Amino acid sequence: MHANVKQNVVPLITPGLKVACSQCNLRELCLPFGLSDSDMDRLDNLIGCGRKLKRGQHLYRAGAPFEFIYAVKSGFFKTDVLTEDGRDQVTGFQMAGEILGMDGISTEVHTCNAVALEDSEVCLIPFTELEMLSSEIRTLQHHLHKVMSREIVRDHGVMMLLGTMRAEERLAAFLLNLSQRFTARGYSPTEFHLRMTREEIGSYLGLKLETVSRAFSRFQDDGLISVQQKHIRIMDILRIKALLAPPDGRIG
Amino acid sequence: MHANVKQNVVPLITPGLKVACSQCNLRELCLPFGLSDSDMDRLDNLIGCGRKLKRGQHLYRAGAPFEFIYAVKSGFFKTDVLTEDGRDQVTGFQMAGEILGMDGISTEVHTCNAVALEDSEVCLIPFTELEMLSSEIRTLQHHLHKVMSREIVRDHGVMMLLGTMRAEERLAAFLLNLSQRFTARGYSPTEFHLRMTREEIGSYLGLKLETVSRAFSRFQDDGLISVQQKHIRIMDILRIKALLAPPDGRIG
DNA sequence: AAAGCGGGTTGACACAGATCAAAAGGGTAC
DNA sequence: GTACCCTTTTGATCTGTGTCAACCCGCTTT
Repeated sequence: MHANVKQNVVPLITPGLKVACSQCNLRELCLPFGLSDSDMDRLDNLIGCGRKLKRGQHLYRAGAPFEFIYAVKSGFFKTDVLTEDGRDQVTGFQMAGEILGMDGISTEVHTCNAVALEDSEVCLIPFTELEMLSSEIRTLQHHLHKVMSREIVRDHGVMMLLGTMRAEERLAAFLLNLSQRFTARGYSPTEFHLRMTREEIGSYLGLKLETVSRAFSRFQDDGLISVQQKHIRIMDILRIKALLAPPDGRIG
Repeated sequence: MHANVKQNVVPLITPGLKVACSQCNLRELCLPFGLSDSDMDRLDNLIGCGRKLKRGQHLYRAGAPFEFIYAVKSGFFKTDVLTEDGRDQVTGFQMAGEILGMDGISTEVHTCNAVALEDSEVCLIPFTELEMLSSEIRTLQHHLHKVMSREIVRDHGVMMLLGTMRAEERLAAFLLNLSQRFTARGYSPTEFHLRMTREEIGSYLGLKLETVSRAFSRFQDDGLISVQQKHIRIMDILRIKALLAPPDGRIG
């Protein structure tokens, strides 16, 4: 399926946290298809050491100078923005294979915080060097643009959610999104652990934690899901999807 | 101030809508600083014809194949996303010097609509060729990344607005944002015409048009602004800014 | 100039979600 | 193993915004 899968490669994992993209089982998520072996080697040289984070640890903070973007190797993150006046908005949750830190490119300073929600590991990608390499490898350059554009499109989806949906619709969309992303990573589409608190879900969805909790309870009462604290089992995904279509067949 | 201002240049405006970046009075908004004359020439060759749009005309539609990004030369646009189930969310308003269309990079297909809210003109920037050129011109490449990153950061700001602010706070933030952008373009910070309807403002801010209208009226009653239909005059910008700081000095 | 219409304003009322409060559950640290 | 604290749940009440409706204003069209 992937033309660039190497067959007999000597494992390159160094004693530290050095990782090789060519050996990474997430490369299908992070990297463009069709990189030649030599291009892959150049990329391997670019990616510095990985970094491990304990739960609760910050990967970067708002205000910190921008140097790297990060690929999540394992674990789970949230990003949030907070303003001088005390507002706090979770802007996203990131899991394996997803890219963090692109907010820092525009001003050379990070504008949000990235926090590990469980013990996690990331690849450090020095951005200036990535730019240099991507100017030589067309597919890499285009892939970077796609990743950034995908983030913009994702943000539009969140705006749609925050701007037009009611509480239960938001939670339904959230669960479906998680389910889909877990599925893409080979996990169960119907059963998973939430890594974030009700408050963090609420912040992301523009709701208070009590509202999130009540919506979970209602979903459970209606037989859509089974909830036990952070453990979720989706019982009737079709009816959850149906929640997203408004009751009246609204005119286009 | 700008080292790359050319002195004795033959105007290159061709009979059609051909425009030259080097001659454009918006280049400080669109382009990186410090492009050499020769690089500027290459960029001029890249930018194809401009395109004029009448009020109400679509620049592109969701589902249309992605080929260009667009720089607004004059006029005013909105972008909106609409879903199968009839939801409609305005994701942004764009004015001169701002870039449209980056949503299409990730899938090669546009995911939102861009509509001119007044007679407008854009530059067509063929994206594949822009990528080729940017791989040769470092500052251009980095500038593109900055523009995309800025869009991501802007989107985070909208999420914050939609997720944490109340109606009058949203409208205050909206007015301040417009004021700032008009100022940056040499227009009055305190007096401007809204190009969009109350319904479009409402969609952007996650409010119903009646709520927007009421908030305008309340601002006027309180002496913050003067509103006459689409004409806005900001009377007390400090108190408008103060609206964004929540009443209680919340703990960080 | 008149007519028609989309856009805007305002009022009355309804309701979803916020707020306040209390108690229980589970995980973590010691 | 035990104690504590954070997280979650659930209830009661409040309120900001949505909804529905009527009317007005100012364009645009003819």
